[in-house]
Amino acid sequence: MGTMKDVAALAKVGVGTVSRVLNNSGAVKESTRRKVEAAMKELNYIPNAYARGLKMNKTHTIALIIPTIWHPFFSEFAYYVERNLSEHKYKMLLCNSDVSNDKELEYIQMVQENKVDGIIGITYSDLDSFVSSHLPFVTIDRHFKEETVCVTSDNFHAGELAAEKLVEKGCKKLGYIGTHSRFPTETTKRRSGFVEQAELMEIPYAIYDGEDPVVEFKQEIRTFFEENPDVDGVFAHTDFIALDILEVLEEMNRKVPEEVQIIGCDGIKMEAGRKQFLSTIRQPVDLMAKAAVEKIILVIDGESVKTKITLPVHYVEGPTTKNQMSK
Amino acid sequence: MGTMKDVAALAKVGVGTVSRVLNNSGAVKESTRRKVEAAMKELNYIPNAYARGLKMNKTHTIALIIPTIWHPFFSEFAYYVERNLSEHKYKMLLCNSDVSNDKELEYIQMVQENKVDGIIGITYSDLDSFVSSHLPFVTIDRHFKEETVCVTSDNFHAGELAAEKLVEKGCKKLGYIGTHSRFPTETTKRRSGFVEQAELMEIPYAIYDGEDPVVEFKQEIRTFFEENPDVDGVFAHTDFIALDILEVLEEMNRKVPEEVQIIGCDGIKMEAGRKQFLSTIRQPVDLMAKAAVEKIILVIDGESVKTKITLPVHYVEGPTTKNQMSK
DNA sequence: CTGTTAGCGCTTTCAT
DNA sequence: ATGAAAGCGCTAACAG
Repeated sequence: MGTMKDVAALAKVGVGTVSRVLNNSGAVKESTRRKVEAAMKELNYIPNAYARGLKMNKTHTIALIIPTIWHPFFSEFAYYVERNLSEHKYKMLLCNSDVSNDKELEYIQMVQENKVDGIIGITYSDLDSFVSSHLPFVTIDRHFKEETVCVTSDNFHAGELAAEKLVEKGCKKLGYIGTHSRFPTETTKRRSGFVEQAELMEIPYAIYDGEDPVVEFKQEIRTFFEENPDVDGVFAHTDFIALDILEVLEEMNRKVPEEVQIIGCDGIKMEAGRKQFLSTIRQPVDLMAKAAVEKIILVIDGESVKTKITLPVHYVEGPTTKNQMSK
Repeated sequence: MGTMKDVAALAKVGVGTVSRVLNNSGAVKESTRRKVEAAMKELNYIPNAYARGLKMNKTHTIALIIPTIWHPFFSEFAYYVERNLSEHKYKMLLCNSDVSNDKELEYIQMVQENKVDGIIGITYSDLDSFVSSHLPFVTIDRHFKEETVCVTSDNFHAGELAAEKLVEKGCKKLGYIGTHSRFPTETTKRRSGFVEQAELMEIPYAIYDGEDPVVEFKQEIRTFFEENPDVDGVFAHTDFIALDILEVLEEMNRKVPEEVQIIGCDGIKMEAGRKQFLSTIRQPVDLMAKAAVEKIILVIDGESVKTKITLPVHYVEGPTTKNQMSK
């Protein structure tokens, strides 16, 4: 595994020429090109990305910062991000922040040392100051003061859709159960969309919305149902919360979907082919990943980008709502 | 964000000195160290990992090659690998091979260009030739001809344990349902352990073991149960297969665990805190990740390493077996 | 069309 | 204890 100099020597040309054939830049006579290619093959030449990165100040690597890859939503997202990056010949450095501010900052630092070309981040801490640096940055579901580009799904409509479906399926009193971060997030609109739609339809509703981190969350859910025994349709802020609700309801001996119907939000699946195990409002994870990758590359290439991209959500029928509530 | 030269200029020292304080190498007078550190702070200096990597021929990055991150087993594994690497100041490049030979090779190539220090791989294709290269390589569950180090769990015992538990819980006829790769894998021992234990206990058993990729797998499972209607305890080669079995059995209107008990294998969980949704034999994913990271770093540092590490598995009780079959 | 050369930012002798 | 200088492998500007 030699260097460019070895190839040049073997092909009896200068290193500049080798570089030219390697990058298809400048004009090279067909015969020399062939000589060089032969030499490369013979030496099993592999260009050194670090040397190139140093020279070009460009690494063709982006960092993905997420709370934890051990979560089906993030792992699906990471899957599609990697796949899209790979199509653009980019590599992906994976960073788990564990929802710790310190770790997020540490990673941003690390990532600058490593000279990634940009960052795609689902972060929940207060990074505003750091994002101000000129590193290309694309966030998911999260606004910063700066004009960073943000990819999100139509969270408001997710809420509307959930309320609408629940009522369509015969619910008489709705509930919203969720938690939110201290920091401004797109996902808080799930609640407002839900509330707005409920009011539009003049359906009564109850709300539980705790601030993360909530301790004894299951107990909170139980209290919610004890205080609102007539709620027969609930929209959970995430699918995992829906799962928690399911567990509580089972403990309380209340049947789903017969007595209470539940719609989650996110649309997590455990692996590519497997079906949903909840009725849910699904975010278009693949499209979000694609958008995030395309945008980050545009930003890296210095093009200006619309600062907010909102993708559509869809209702997916699963086993936690009543099937076909037809006439 | 200046360079080392800027720091040197500001501190009125040579770049060599800056390098020395940065790396704590060589002796530096306390007063100069302070001057340099002040200059670094003032310029907000961040060392360039690419320049260092080029010089040192060491990048502090490893690549993780897995079939797909969108799978709870791999995402848990990746989570722990990243975490352990991070503790050792290493970064992780994530590569999804999509179980495609071409993509695996492409990644190995890409990863060589990028000069990672080593690879941790869960691969299923025929990479033997490439692994022969001198890149430090640690495999999971997979043998190569070469003396690459392999981290695995006690798959044979997993099979034994499953048979034992099933019988302990009252099963009279056992079944094994699984698939296997064309290539030699540690996981085939799950079947042999199961069979050996069944014979030891003199319990009858039936086997379905298809070669990947199996088309119409659900249909195969259904056929298995039609041909073996008396099987009342089955060991699934993976948790996902157990899930498929569950679906088929539901379609066939056979109750789990009342009529048929199922034990899966792997111990997947959707996220860190969440409980198992199957009775299963769990692999110690965290320990496997830790071992893989420790071993790859040893190999990178040129130390010799035991070529095979086998970690213990455990039975975890879930809802697909009968609870407490006590006297 | 192609060879030569000057760095990219860093580490590491080698003097001093 | 520290400055000067060489060079890691590559690209791009400059001659020819």
